[in-house]
Amino acid sequence: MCQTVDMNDDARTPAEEVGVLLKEAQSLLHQRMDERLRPLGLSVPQYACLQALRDSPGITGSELARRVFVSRQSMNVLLQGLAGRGLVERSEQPGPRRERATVLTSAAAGLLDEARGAVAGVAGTMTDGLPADDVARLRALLAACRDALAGAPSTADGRP
Amino acid sequence: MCQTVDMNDDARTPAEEVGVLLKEAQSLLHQRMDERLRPLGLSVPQYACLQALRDSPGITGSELARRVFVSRQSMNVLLQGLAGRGLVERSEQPGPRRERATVLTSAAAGLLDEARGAVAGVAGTMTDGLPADDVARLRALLAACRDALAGAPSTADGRP
DNA sequence: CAGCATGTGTCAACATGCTGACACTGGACA
DNA sequence: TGTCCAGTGTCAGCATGTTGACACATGCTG
Repeated sequence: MCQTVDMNDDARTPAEEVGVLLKEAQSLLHQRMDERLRPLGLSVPQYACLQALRDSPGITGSELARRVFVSRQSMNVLLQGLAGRGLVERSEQPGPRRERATVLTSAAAGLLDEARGAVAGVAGTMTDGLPADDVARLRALLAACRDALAGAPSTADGRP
Repeated sequence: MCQTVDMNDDARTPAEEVGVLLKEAQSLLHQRMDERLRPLGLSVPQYACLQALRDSPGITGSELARRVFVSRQSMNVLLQGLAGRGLVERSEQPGPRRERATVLTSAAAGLLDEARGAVAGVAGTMTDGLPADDVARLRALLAACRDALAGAPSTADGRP
């Protein structure tokens, strides 16, 4: 893990450049998503939360927080907001480990479909200039970077 | 340029998957950088600010804010903190357009070199598992995504 | 059985970033 | 020349996220 990088000149290492590009691309993507989602009354974390709940209904708040990359407390207030708008429903009687299972309501399904369309459009503008095999390659490379940073081998979760 | 996205099933489009991977990788990279930078007394935005000042000395605070992807106000308080620690110096007499040129101090140079080494190490762990040409390809693909998101005004919803 | 580690939900205090607003400067344009 | 507009720095208020702490439930271990 110890790479003695040469810091004596102005040049950035290719790895650093990838890091900068990563931040720039993600920041712009987040910004574009926010522009599209806000008219629907959703923030990007809220959309990510709904999307995660759609993929895994009945999930606990803590697991949700991990997937959306926020703390349990932030996810809690986020869920309170969504519950107040009738988009999610939290089981009142806690489960085996004091867990409160959370599910989407039917009202959320329609809104989420609309939001998914908007997000897919934004993501499309990002990759439309690239041939399909380049997109696939980019996906594989990003997955490799993520796994390397997570430290977990995780066998690159094959999801074709 | 054809993204008539099919939202009727659970599948995500390849573009969406790239977006999710982008967020996951960037979030993990930010986390790892923070772990390395905090012992040096720097946050990630502070490091990015110093790095930008190293690349372009005498830059204005607003331009700095744009490069670091924060607002002018946030950059202002960030610069106040750095100035209080003697890492940057802001010209007291404003320039042509009330601008206050900001430069690094000699004390910052040493700290920044150390921080750059740490960041380069983190970035290295991200790309060490990839061959050099894959890193170059990843860089080119990310740059293409960034440019597409930065240049595209907003015509992604459907085909107008 | 008692004790303890783990996982979860929640509350309070704190930090950070952003939006809105204002003052000031310099250049463009009628 | 006078006026408007873009760019910058700054202040106040608000929204959001995080850390730290506590209570509760479950399962493992002595």
